[in-house]
Order: sequence, then C-alpha cells, then structure tokens
Amino acid sequence: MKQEEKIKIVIQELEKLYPEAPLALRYRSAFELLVAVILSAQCTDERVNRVTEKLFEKYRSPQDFLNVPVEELEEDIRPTGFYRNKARALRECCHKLMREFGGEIPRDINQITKLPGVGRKTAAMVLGNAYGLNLGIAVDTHVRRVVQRLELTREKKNVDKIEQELMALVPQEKWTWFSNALILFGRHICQARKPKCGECPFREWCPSPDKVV
DNA sequence: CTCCCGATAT
DNA sequence: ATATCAGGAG
Repeated sequence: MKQEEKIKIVIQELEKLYPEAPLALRYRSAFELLVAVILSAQCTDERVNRVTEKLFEKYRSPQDFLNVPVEELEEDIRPTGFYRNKARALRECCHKLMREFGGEIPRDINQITKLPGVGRKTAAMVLGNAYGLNLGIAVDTHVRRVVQRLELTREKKNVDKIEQELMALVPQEKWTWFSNALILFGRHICQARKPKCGECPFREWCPSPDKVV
C-alpha cells in the first residue's frame, strides 16, 4: 500500500475516533501550556496536572519563576522527574522570555524553538494548541511508535526527519489535530506494551500486528 | 550516544 | 527487576 493511501485511511479513522482530540494537560494560557509541556517529558499528563494545579497558583508569570531560588523550584516540580534539568530549563526559558520577548510566547516556530528546553515537539504542541497555529507536527514517543508500526515512515530514530515526512503527507490545516489524535491513539490503542490490536481499525493491513517495535 | 530521574505497569 | 512514560541538551 502506498503512503498516500495509508495516510488517507489513517486520517479518516482517527477523525471517527477522535474528532476533537483535546490535550489531557490542563492550562489557561500559552505560558501555562509551555510550562506543562516542558514538565511532561517522560512523565504522564495526570502527574503533570497534579503538580501544575499548585504550581500555577504560586508561579503566575515568567517573572515569578525567576524570583525564587532554583532549589525551591526543583522541589515544586520534583514528582515530574528530571527535576533538576526541568527546573533549570524553566528558569532559563523564563529569563529569555522576559529579556527577548517581553514575557510573551513567540508565535514563530524558529523563535520558540530557541528557548532553552523547547524542542520541535514542545514548540508544535504549544503553538498548535494555545494559538491554533499549524506550524509543525509534534512527534513524541507515541507518534513515533505508531508511524513506525504502520510503516508510514522507515526512519527509526530521527524524530525531526519523521516530522518532515509527516508534514509532507498530512494537510497543514490538520497538523495539530493529527498529532493530538495520534498521541491519543498511541496511548489508548497502539500502546507500547500490550497494543490492543483487536480494537485497531488498521489491523488488517498493519505490518506490525501484536509485536513490539 | 549519554545523561537526567520519579512513578507506575508488567 | 525492568521497561516505559507528551524530551531536550551536551
């Protein structure tokens, strides 16, 4: 089956499964979403939400992150793991936001990606969901696993390359929805450990049924 | 490629 | 015990 044929079916079925495909992360602004996505690395959304519920009461603006010792911030985000890296990233990110962007999240994919701790995945997710801008496709561990299993790509490790290939296949106005939906699909059906191939709408032609990639 | 790192599923 | 979870930097 050709890539164009596959992607058409995938989009069609995902639209049935997840017509809205909302994020599970809770946030009230682009800034809160940026913080939440940075915290979500190697961590479930549920735990991020538990942490941010209190965190966003205490830290309401980028400046607030600069007003406490980094050790205090580390303690406030500890349950999300990688807390030293994340605390430093948040701090430097907020510093740059204040110094170069007037405390606002830039709406440009190349500028937002220059923020410390913000890669393509975080950038695409924030711009897409907070601003409705389809400027990239968030290729996280779920998206990567699903497109590899379906062989929508042959690329194994380079997520930037996978993103380029997907952007060429998916209509731009669907980019944000597509990554959100694929993430939900990867979480609930095409899981890493015990994929629910019995519930999968692609099982008839999936090259990787019941095996772990 | 390695490191960062806690919580949960298997 | 081990793999994995909404990654990014050096």
